Amino acid sequence: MSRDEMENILTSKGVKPTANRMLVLKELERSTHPVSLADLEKSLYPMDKASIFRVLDLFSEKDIIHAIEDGSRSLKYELCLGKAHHSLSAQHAHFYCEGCGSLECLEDVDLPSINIPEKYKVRSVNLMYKGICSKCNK
Amino acid sequence: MSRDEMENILTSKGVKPTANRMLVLKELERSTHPVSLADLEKSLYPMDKASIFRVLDLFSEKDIIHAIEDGSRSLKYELCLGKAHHSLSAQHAHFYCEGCGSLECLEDVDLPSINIPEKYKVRSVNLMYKGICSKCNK
DNA sequence: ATGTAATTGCAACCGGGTTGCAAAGTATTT
DNA sequence: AAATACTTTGCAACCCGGTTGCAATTACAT
Repeated sequence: MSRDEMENILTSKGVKPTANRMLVLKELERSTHPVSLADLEKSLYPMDKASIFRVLDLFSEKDIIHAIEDGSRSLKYELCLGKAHHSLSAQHAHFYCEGCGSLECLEDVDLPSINIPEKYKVRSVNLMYKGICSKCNK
Repeated sequence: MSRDEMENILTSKGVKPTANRMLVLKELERSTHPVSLADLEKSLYPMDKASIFRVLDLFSEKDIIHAIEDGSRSLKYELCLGKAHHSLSAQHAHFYCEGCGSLECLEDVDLPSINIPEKYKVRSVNLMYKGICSKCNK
């Protein structure tokens, strides 16, 4: 993704493209798997943890990323680009490996259709499979 | 549930029914919703947090309870009695209210059939809906 | 009874996440 | 360009749920 594209994404979401925000966005775009705050701290060193945290917070609020709880006791963040990620029905499932702690996206698993009682307003769905991944299962 | 029934559950799972364990089990059985460690600390006062923690840890390991991550930054625990809870296909979904922090079980939502790549060993599934519950949505 | 193992409570620790605040940077007005 | 107001950043400190080390107690076996 070009610098211009990144700036466009941010401004179109109402986020001023500061240096830090661009760096975080770039790193999220580079990663093939959802990443944790700690991951970003390493890859974006020497950017401060609090600064990264606030960028992630802002991005979440503006629907640029979404957070995933995989049970590892640290949130993972994932870019949600494209319309697919914005509609609830199209969110994808994740697989968390209890062996190596990796978190993968499962593109093939569809989320079940929702039949929630009246008056419940669903804002997000999270389908998490946990177990042992193919690498660890050898 | 009678005292004898509780003892049977524990011993049948290979857990010695100590006083603390019986108390935790009773409290879990009493609760209609999944409860957190902090919840149990209150309801089981003056039992120590670490003791409760270790009981929960043991119960999890022995498949007497299972933990749910609802995004509230504190795990919730739920008794899994009956075979239904033990087979992956029959685990139920949960709804977490971002308004009041309550966590409810959704009995009606079936978990999607699993078509995970070969060699992946699935040990648990967690389907979490988040949003606003009927009470808060008024 | 005596020795061994399991359980418990206390206190301290850990680590991810979060906040207060002052410094640095950016934009706006004169 | 200088002065002012607003935003963003880094540092340090804090919070809190969870976790562990250890000594005291309790249960079990010899």
